[in-house]
Formats: sequence, structure tokens, C-alpha cells
Amino acid sequence: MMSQWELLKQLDTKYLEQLDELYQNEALPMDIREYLAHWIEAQHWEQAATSYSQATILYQNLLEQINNQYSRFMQEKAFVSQHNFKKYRQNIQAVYGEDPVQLAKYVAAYLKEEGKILAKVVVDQQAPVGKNQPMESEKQQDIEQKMMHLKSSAQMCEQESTFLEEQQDEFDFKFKTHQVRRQETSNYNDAQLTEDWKTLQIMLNKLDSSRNSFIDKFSELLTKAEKLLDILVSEELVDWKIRQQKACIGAPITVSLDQLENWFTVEAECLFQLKRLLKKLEELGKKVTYENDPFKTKIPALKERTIKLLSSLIKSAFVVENQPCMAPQTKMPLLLKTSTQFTVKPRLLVKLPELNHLMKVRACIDKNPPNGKGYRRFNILGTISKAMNMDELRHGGLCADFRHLQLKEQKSGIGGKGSNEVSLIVTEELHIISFETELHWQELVVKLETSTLPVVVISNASQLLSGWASVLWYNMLCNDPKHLLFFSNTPAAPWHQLSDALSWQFESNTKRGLDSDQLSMLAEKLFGPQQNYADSSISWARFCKENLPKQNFSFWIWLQGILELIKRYLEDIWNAGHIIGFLSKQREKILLKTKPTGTFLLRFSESYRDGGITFSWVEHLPNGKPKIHSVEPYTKTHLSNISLSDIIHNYNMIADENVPEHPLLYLYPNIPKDEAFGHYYTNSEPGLMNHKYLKTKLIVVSERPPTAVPSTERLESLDMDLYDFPLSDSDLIQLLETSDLNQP
Amino acid sequence: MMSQWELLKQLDTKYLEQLDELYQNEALPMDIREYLAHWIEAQHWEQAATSYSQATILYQNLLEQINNQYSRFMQEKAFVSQHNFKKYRQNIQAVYGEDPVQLAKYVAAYLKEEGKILAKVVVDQQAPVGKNQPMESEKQQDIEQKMMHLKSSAQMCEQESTFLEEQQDEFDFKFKTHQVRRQETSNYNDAQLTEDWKTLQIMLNKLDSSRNSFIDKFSELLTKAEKLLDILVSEELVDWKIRQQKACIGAPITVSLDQLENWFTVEAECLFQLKRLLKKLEELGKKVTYENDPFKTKIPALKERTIKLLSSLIKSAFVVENQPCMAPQTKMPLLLKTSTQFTVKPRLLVKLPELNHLMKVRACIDKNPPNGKGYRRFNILGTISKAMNMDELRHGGLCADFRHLQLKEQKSGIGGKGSNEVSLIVTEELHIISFETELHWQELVVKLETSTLPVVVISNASQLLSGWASVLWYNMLCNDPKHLLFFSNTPAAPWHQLSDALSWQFESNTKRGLDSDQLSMLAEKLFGPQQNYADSSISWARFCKENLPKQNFSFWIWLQGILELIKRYLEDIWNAGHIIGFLSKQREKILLKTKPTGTFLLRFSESYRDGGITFSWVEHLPNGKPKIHSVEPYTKTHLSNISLSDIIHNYNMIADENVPEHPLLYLYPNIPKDEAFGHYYTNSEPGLMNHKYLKTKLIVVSERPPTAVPSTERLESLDMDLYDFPLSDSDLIQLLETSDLNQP
DNA sequence: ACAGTTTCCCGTAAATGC
DNA sequence: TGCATTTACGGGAAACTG
Repeated sequence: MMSQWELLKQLDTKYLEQLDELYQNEALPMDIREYLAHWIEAQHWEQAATSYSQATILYQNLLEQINNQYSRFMQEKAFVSQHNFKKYRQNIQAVYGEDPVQLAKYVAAYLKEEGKILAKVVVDQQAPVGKNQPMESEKQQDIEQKMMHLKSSAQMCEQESTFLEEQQDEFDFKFKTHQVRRQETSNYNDAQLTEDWKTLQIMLNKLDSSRNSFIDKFSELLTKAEKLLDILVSEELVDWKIRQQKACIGAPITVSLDQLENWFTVEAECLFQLKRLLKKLEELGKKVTYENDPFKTKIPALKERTIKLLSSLIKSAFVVENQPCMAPQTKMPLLLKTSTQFTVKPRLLVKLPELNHLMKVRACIDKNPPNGKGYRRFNILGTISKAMNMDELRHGGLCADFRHLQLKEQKSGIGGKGSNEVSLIVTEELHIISFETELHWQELVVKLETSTLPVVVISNASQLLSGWASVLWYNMLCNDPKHLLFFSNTPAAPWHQLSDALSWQFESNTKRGLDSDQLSMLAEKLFGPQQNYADSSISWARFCKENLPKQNFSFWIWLQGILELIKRYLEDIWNAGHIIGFLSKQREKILLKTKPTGTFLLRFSESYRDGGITFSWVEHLPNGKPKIHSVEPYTKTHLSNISLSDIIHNYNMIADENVPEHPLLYLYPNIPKDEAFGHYYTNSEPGLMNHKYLKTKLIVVSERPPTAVPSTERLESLDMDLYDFPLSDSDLIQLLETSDLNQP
Repeated sequence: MMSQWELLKQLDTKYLEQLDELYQNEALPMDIREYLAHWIEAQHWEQAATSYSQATILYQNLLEQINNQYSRFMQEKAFVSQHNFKKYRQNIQAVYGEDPVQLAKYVAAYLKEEGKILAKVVVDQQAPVGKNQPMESEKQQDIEQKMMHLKSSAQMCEQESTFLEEQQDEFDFKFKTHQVRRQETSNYNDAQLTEDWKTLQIMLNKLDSSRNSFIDKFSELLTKAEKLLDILVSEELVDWKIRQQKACIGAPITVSLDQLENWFTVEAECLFQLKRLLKKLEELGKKVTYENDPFKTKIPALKERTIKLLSSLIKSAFVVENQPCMAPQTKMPLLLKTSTQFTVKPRLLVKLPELNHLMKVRACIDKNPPNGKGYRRFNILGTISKAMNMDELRHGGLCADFRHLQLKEQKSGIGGKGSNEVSLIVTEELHIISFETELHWQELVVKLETSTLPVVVISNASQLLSGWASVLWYNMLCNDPKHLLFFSNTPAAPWHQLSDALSWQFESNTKRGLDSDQLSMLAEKLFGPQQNYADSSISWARFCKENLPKQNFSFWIWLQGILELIKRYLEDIWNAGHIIGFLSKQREKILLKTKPTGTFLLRFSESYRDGGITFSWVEHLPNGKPKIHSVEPYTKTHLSNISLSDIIHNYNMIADENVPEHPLLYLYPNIPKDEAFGHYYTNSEPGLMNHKYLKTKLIVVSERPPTAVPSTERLESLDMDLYDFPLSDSDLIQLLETSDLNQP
């Protein structure tokens, strides 16, 4: 089994950070936690924390474990590890030798905190959107219960039918015996016959009553099944579809169909069982019947109900599990490019082994196109007809996995019927791919159809972002799965929804979303400064069509440019949380001004279309006034050659005939530069030609502007108030000569 | 009219350099040559050079012209130009005031030298390859003469036929009159009749003799035409085809078909004329004939000869003017990529207006594929059938311009018939596209066929260079136009051919080829050091398949990597001749060691696959020994961000807590750095956000290696011989402290 | 397993269409 | 004419295939 520690180590950055913090307090070295994970987790520390003797035993055992590990290191010649463990042991002896209970307390506390982190993960995963997590769970349990009940009721019906059969057989036997006897011995012993007849009469009455009660039960059972199906279809499936929409646009939720499949399958099995049962009852009814026999009068209706219910269930069970998607790693489903392959996967949630390879699914696009003039028409190329099958090895569902499909535009002459419709731009034009199949099984004939969410079709990657904005907007705001004219009257988006969606864009492409400060900055950019953005909402045009003030690109293009920059060049330091990125210059000043000279932070440029990042640092002038410097933002052009970390590492300011200065010292709030970025510096690898050529490196420099001071350190103690004015060279020389600072 | 000076200024770099050199001697400032171009060229300087009075007049006039120009500058407020011209005038007065003849001599000499440069251009353009320029021209004149002769002979035949007709008409008339008279007046005036008969006899004899002589002349004419066609086909057309092959691989020759078309057309016209003539003669023969009439006995043979000659001419006249080519600007014909459009243009050199739109040409590929197992088969997609037509507007020929064709591989099951053939790699597999058409005209039926040179078909741009090597090798070494198995036994290339071809690669992609020094370095790289490479030759494998010593790429790949680097990032300074580029380190040292410290040159790296360029400079150590420094080569990765000129501009060496040094001063041999490269520096444009952000720039730096001296200037006067040994920091400090150099 | 070869597809540039 | 949209294709990487 995997240890708790192993589980923890696999978590996302943000949880690892918590873990890291937990072990800041060095009560237990993490190395020990790591190497002795299984052993540590197997002990009863909590108990030991209240018992001196137990604590002592654990203490001794821990030391022994450490020694064992030490020996293993020795065998592996892992010298450094040996050294460390030796020190750990000494340390533990020194600290806990007198007080092993304390050790037990600490370890117990650690384990408990770790457990809390893990628990939080589970919570976050299960209900990151719907806040009604416990309710959900209750609902699910309720369905589960009803499902069990349905199953056992059906089982009981089955049994009862056996009982009915026996009852009727007994009657039948007696009745036939009676008839024979009456023929053989007519007039003989009339009383006996009358007696028999009476008995038969009673038996028949009982049988009739049993049949009636059975039919009633059956009907009741069907009613239950109907209600249950309604819950599955109108609540659970609808809910799943909404979650699928959110997941499509990046929400960090898993949208498994397994539970739904299970429910649909169980109910289908029950219904098929009932259907078989009805057949059996019909047979029974043929053998023994009588006036007002309920089997004769009521079974046809029951049969019809069952079949209707079954086909309704099966129709609802045909869904698109994986929405059409070009390259899964780009995280942009529902956005298709002509002449580019895509994948889509419809699935039948009724997973009966007998259905494997039974149903052939055909794909087609735009079965019901809107009457628009410029509405493009497409053909699907590739294998558009596939049998649904289940991949038992991979525990998969019953589905048709379409791959290598592609769209081609039909270059028709004149397409439009109705001509004065709204003509949408291509990235707002929605299309639907649908799937059809038929089920012929056990006298059942059901036509199935399902379709994808609306899809945007582009012809070039340059339309990608614009198309993705449409997909985002649609699935954020519209739960109608077929509203093809959504963009002919596009609704505005409330900030509380949009902010989630924006964060998802980052979260799904990197290991870090946007925090509330960052989102605030974005809100301010969209709405202007306000106390609270909860009730604000932004129009579609403002979001991605109108340009930002003074720029020639929209908010969306700007934001995506930054995301692209992060994905391509800044992923490490973004994940590490070193980039505040989204903050206004005002806020930047507020953050930096109280910090020591040389404190810097990273901020995304607001004026670059394709993403730019700048660093700003604070310098406290001798007059006490803080001055914030920012460099020209770096773009992908720069970063493709030098990593931002290297730029930060080597950045300096030059002035002719002066020694260069390095103005960047601490990453805000107070992390020494090398501690934050040192990990990412490119170390000049000792190449093959070390001796043939002089090593070179690319660095970024600025020239010290004339208003600034040539050397901060040297002048810091000069308590003057001159530096908001430009200084001439001679001024500076005078300054330097009158001070005694040029003698080190 | 354009002045000589204007013409000169439009020439290629290499000529401009000669011009530049010419004016190095400042006998006449180039400014004056520029501004007074027309006037200067209109005077008779040569005459004046021998006549004091004329020289004096010109001298005076020149001063006046300068004054006029000076006034114009004044109006334009061109202050600097005013200043210059004033100085020029003073200078001229000072130098030539006493000796105006000298001035005239100089100017005359200048104009003469300029003329020589222009003449050289014309020569270079006309016969840059074939060295037998005058012979060529003689040959052409000879053909031209024969052509004229043929034409006029045909014309004379035509006239003679008219004479013949008249002669025969006269005879016919007389003969018929005679017959009538004889009938009307039988026995009357016998003597008159006899006389008439005699006259008729004489006339018929004359006619017969005329006919015979005409037939002989005609036959002679056909013989001439046959000989002429043979010259056109076996010499001129073959010659053109060879030149086309050279031009395909980059040779700077123009391969116009116009003259050939003219010749073919003229001869065809003559032959058609003769054909019509023969018809006419046949008619004449039908009207008047007699025993042994040569028209009866000889015309059929002549007709056959004429038709045979005509169809032979037309067949030969069908050629591929433009070989298949993907993108003309890449300069790589005969190299096709599957699924990529290409162009190809067959042309009929017989340009008769009547043939316009008459002939439909069909394209197909690999009509006669070799029996090879792995030989791929292709289909041509696109419009593969086109009528030949002529674009009169653009003075074009009669041709079928195929565009938007593309190749697709036939994915056959098992293709091979013969199976143990040599299986060539794709870039050595040759294919031929052929064109078929038929001419039905004037009772003539001719089937025409022509085909392209062998083509290499690749599927990805990564195979481009390899494929281009094949095209180069084939057309450099093989004049058989259909040798599909050329690469099954590839011949070696003599250096004298290869060196031309290599230079062409640069010449066709930039404005500068390779000079003999550069080619020597390449030869040395291929053959090792030798006195003379004229007789060396290099195998196909060594050229582009085997790796260079210690590298993992071939000679060809290396060279193309450099060419690519030049095309993309260094074109300007390459064209300007600032890059020596190809030279060994030994030679580099020889060139630099006698030059002052700070003299540098640019050299291509020999160890980078995708092209690398480094600069090396000389530093004279205090001990007098020259030391050559080279930086790590720059690759496309660097140059895509900073131009080499900017790197050179800002390059410096740093050492902690020292002022950076700029070690690059003069481009070899002695051009100040900024003079050579200043033109190409990126001036930091004053952007929009000058005040918001601190300007930054990317620069390249090296750290001063410990063996070198911290500051050349400071230590130059220390006459010590320490510097071949590493110095420790403390050594250096001591050195500095014991000298008095740290007080500026 | 692998090298030679082809296919796939992004992103830029050019062409096309409306 | 100008803008929206599509087509073309170089180049890097993945996929294919004997």
C-alpha cells in the first residue's frame, strides 16, 4: 500500500507548500519522515503521547530505525546521507532523550496535520464548484439506496413469480385430476367431487388474489423505477452535463461517468429482468386463466410501460463523454480547426456485455443548421461510422471512440435560404456534431441520438484565442446545450463567474491559478476601481472585441498573451509563486516603498499584446524618498534566448567608466534573489571548446539615467535632498570629492 | 538619358568596390563627380588634357559649376554640403590653379576607368561561364547568316515558281492555240504550224530545263535546311540545355530561349513555305506534264523530305523552359516536396500565331520508371492538361505554364518487379516529369514529347539540403538528361567544377560569391593542405554523406548551415564584404598578428552544424607577443535577438569591480569598427514609454580569463614578461600597488 | 530497436473573397 | 478598397514503418 507520505508527495504545489511549512519547525527532520515513512505511520504515536513507557519504546525503536537506515547508507556509500542521519540521531537523542513523550506528541501532531492536508485535497477535488458537497453526497446515497431497493424488489418479484407458478401448477394439477376423476367415475361419490370442487374454487380464488397482488406490486415497482429514472436523467445527468461544461473551460473537476453508468446499468438490468418476468407471466396466464384474470387484462399495459421506460432509459443513456477536441494537451475542447484531426467519444451508459460491438454509431455535423446566410457548412472526413465497444482491459465504458476525424468546409455556390439573418463572425458561429445509432435487442428497437456541445470551427491557429473565448463564454453562461444563436445576442458575464473562469485558464495550463489579489487587479482593469466587484458584469464585446484603452488589443488577447508567455517561458517561477504579475503600478509602489532598497517584484506589462514581464525595484534615495525603477518589459523574443531568471541574475546598470551595479537584491517580500531564482540559473556548462573560445554570455543592462545616483551604497550616508533634480556630471564629481567616500 | 555615373551606381557590390577604390586617390572628390555628373560627362577632358587653353577653360567652367551647385545648396539650406563644396573649390584652386591640364588628365582618366568597369560588367553578364565568348558570337553570326540565306533562298524559290508558272502558262496558251488553229485550218499554211510546233518544242524544252533546275535548287535548299536544323538541335539547343543545367544550380547566367525560338520559327516558316510551294508545283505539274517531267518524278520525294524535316524540327522545338520548381525565390529548382505546389513550363520554340491554343499538353510523371524495388511512385495532382498559348502582352513564348501542381505518393501494396536492384535513399531517387502533345496542322500530324531534368522528390523541408545536394551533383556532372540511376554509381567531382558550383550557391542567394581565398580554405578542408587543388576531386559520400572529422555533420550540411545563417542574419555585412568567414585559424593568426591591438575579423565556426560566426581580435601583450582571442561562435539563436553588428558594437569584457573594456577596434585590415558596422547598429528608437520604463539592451560580455591582463592600457607600460603564467588576485594587486597607475 | 521517412500541425505570410 | 477569412508552407516534432 502507498504510504500517506507517498500520497502527500504527489500533490499539487499549493499543498506541498503547506507541507513544507508544516515541517519548517524542525521537530522532526523531513529526511527521517521520508526514509522511515512506513515505519512511522505504522506506530501508535497518539497513544504514546499519553504514556511514558510506550513513548520510550517508540523513541528507542526510532533510534534503531535510524541506525538501520544509517547502515543501509553505508552499504550504498551514500556518505552525505550517512552524515546527516548521524546528526539527526544525535539531535534526537539530545532533544528527546529526557522526554520521549514530547517526541511522540510532535510526530502525532505531524501525522495529524498531514492527514488534514490530505482531507482538504479530497474536499477540494470533490466539490470545488458546487458548495453543497455534503448535500451532493446525501443525494447520491439516496439514489444508491433506491437503486438497491429497486434491485431487491425486482429480485423479490422474480421469487414471487416462482411462488405464483408453483401455486398455479398445484391448482392446475388438482384441477386436471378432478376433471379426469369426474370423467372416469361419473356419478360416483358426488360428495367427494363437490368437496374437491370447493377446494379448487378456494385455490383459484387464492391464485386470483395472488395474481392481483403481484400485478399491483409490479406496477408499484415500475412507478418506482420511473421516478428513479427521472432523478437520474433530470437531476444527475443534467448535473453531470453542467459539470462537463465547466470542466471543458478549465474547471479543475473530474467528471467521471462511472457512477452514472453504474446506476443506468443497474436500472436497465432490473427493467430487462422485469421484461423477462412479464413474458413468463404471460406464459403462466396462457396455461391457467379465468374470467377477469388480471394477467389477461393488465399485463399488456405493464409490458408497454416497461418497454417505454426501458427505451427512455436507453435514449437518455447515450451521451458524449469526451467533447470534440483537437490536441488534448492544449486543453481546448470544442474548438476545431479545418483540416486538423480531432477526437470525440460518445458513450452509452448502459453497459451490458451483450451490447458490445452491437451498435454502429454514425457521426454527422449540423443536422439542423440555423437559417443564416453566411453560415458555413462542413463535411466530416475520416471514419465517421464506428461500432460501440468496451475496452475491458482499461475498465472503459461502452463507447465509440472517434479519432482522426477532420472538418472540411463545403465550398457551396450560394448557401443562404433566409438571407437577412444575423451573420456572425466565424468564431461566433456554432456547430453541432451529432451521433446516431440503433439498438435492436430482445424485441426492443430504440433509435438513439446524442450530440456534442456547440463547437467553434476555425481555419487557422491565429483564430484560436478568439474561438476559445467563444467556447469559454458559452459554457460559462449557457446551459442550453444547443443554443446555436447564442452569439447573436450575447449575454454579459457576472464577475463572480468570469473570475473563476479566468483563474481556471491559468490553473488548467500551469500548476497555479489566480489569487484574489491578482483577480482584483483584473477586475479593476475591466471595471475601474470599485469597492466590490461581485455585482459587476462585463459585456462580450468589452471582454474580447473592444480594445483596451490606449491599446490595440482586447482584454482577452492581453490576458492570453500573458498566459502564453507563462506557459512557454515562465512556468517554473510562476508555479513557484515568484510572479505577482497582476498588480497595478500604484499597488506596486505601496508594496515596495516600505521595503529595503533592492527589493523587487515581477509584474506583467499592460501594454504588450503578446505578453511582457518587467521587474521593478525600490531604491531609497538619500533624501529618504523611495524611488521605483522598472525595466522595459521582456517579451517572448527576449525570453527565447535568456531565461528571466538569468536576466535577473545578471542584470546590472552601467554608466560609462564606472563599475556596473547590480540593483536587484530581494524578491518581494524579502527572499534573497539567489534563493528564489538560483535554482533556475543556467550554469554555463563546461562545453567542448572551453579552451578554444572565450566564453560569452548575454546580459541585460540599463544605462543609469542622469537623474539617478551613480552608486547607491556610496551615497546612502550623504544626507542630502538633491536627487530629485538632475545632476550634471560635474555636480556628481563635486559631490564625490567633497565626501570621503572614494577611499574604501 | 541616364548618365554613366547613374549606371555605375546601380551595379553590384563588387563593381562598386572597384569604383570606390578608383576614387580613393582624391584627385576629384566623389561628391563633385556625383553632383556634376552630367556636366562632367559632357566635356571633352581627353582633348583638354593635351591643350592648355582648353584645359583652362574647363577648369574655369568647373569652378563655375561648383559655385552654381554651392548656390543651390544655399537655397536648400544644406549647410554641410555648402561647407564641403566650398572646401572642394578651394582645394581645386590650390592644386590645379597652376596646372589645369593635370585636372583634365585626372578627370579623363577617371572617366576612362569608369568606362572599363562598365565594360567589364557587360562582359561578365554575357559570358560568365563559357570562356569562348568571341567564338560563341561568331557561331551565332554564322547561324544568323545561314538563316537569312535560307529565308531569302526560300523567297527566291517562291519567285522562281511564279516565273515557272508564267513560263508554263505561256507554253500552255501557245500549245492550246496551236491545237485549236490546227483543227480550224487543217492543211492550211503548214509551214506556219510547223514553225509554231518548233517554237513549242523549244518552249517545252526550256520549261523542262527550268523545272529540273528548280527541283535541283529546291533539293539543295532542303539540304541546307537539314544542315541548319542539325546545327540548331545538336549544337545550339544542346548548348542551351547545358547552360540551363548550370543555371539551375545557381550559375549566374541568363538562359533565354528567345534567339533559339527565333531561329526555329524562321526555319519552320521557311519549311512551311516550301511545303506550300511543293503543293503549288504539284498543281502546276498536273496542268502541264510530259514524259520524264521532274515534277512528277521528284516532287513526292521532296515533299517527304520537307515533311520529315518539319516534324523533326517541331519535335526538337518542344522543350522545358522552366524546370519544375516549388518556390522560385528559394532558388532550388528540380527539388519537389510532396503536397507542395510547384510550377513547370514546357515551351514550343516554333512560335507561329496559328498555333496559339491549338495544342493541349498533358503532364505525367515517371512514364518509364526504373525497375527498382523501393522506387516510389507518385501521382500529379492539379490541372495536368493545358493548352499551349502565348502571352503577347508580355512578349512571351508559346508555352503551357503549369501552376499549382503537386505530387502525392502512391501508397501501393507491393511495388517492386525486379527486387534485387539497388535501393537508393529518397534524395538520390530521380524522377522525370514528361509532357506530351500533338500537332495537327496543314496535313501535318506530329506527336511531341519532352521532359524535365531528373527531379528529386522529398516529403519534408528537413530533406531539402540533402535533396539539393543531389540536384547540384547531377547537374554539375551529368549532361545525360535522363540518367535516373546516376546515384547508383555516383561519380566524384573535380574541384575546378565543384568550386564554381559552391561559389554559385552564395552568389545566387546573396550579392557575393566566394573569392579564391575563401575557396582555398574550403579546398583545404576537403583535401587537406596542398599546393594546388586543380586536379583534386571529391567523392559524393565525402561531400555530403560522411561526417567531417570530429563533427557529426557533413561538409555540405556545414556549408549550407553557414549560407542559411548569412541569408537570414548576415546578408548586409556579407554583401558589404565585411566577413572573411572562410579562413583557417592559422591564416587568421597570420593576418592579425602584424596588426594593431584591437584589429578583428569575422570567421565562420567549423564546429557548428547550423552555422556559427565568431570574431577574433589580436592583443599585443606587453611582452610583445601577439595573442589572438576568439569568442564562442554566435548562432541563429543569438542572432535572432541581436544583430552581429550590435554585438560587435557593445561587446565588452568585464571583471568584477572593474570598468568594462571594449576590445574590438578595427575591422581587418584597418577599418574603424564604427565605420564598417555603424551603418547597421540598431539605434534604440525613442519608444512610446521612454519615461515609464528604464531602457534596457542586451549585450554580450565575456569575463576576462585569469591568464589575461585586467586592463591592457594600464599595464602596457609595465615591461614585464609575466603574463603567460596565471596570476593570482594578490599578484595582481601587488602589481597594481607597486606601479603608480591607479591614480589616473 | 531504430533510422529513414512521412505525417502532423503551429504560426507566419500571402492569397482570396466579400 | 479594406477587412475577414482561408490557404500555403517552413520547420520542429511525433508517428510511422519496414
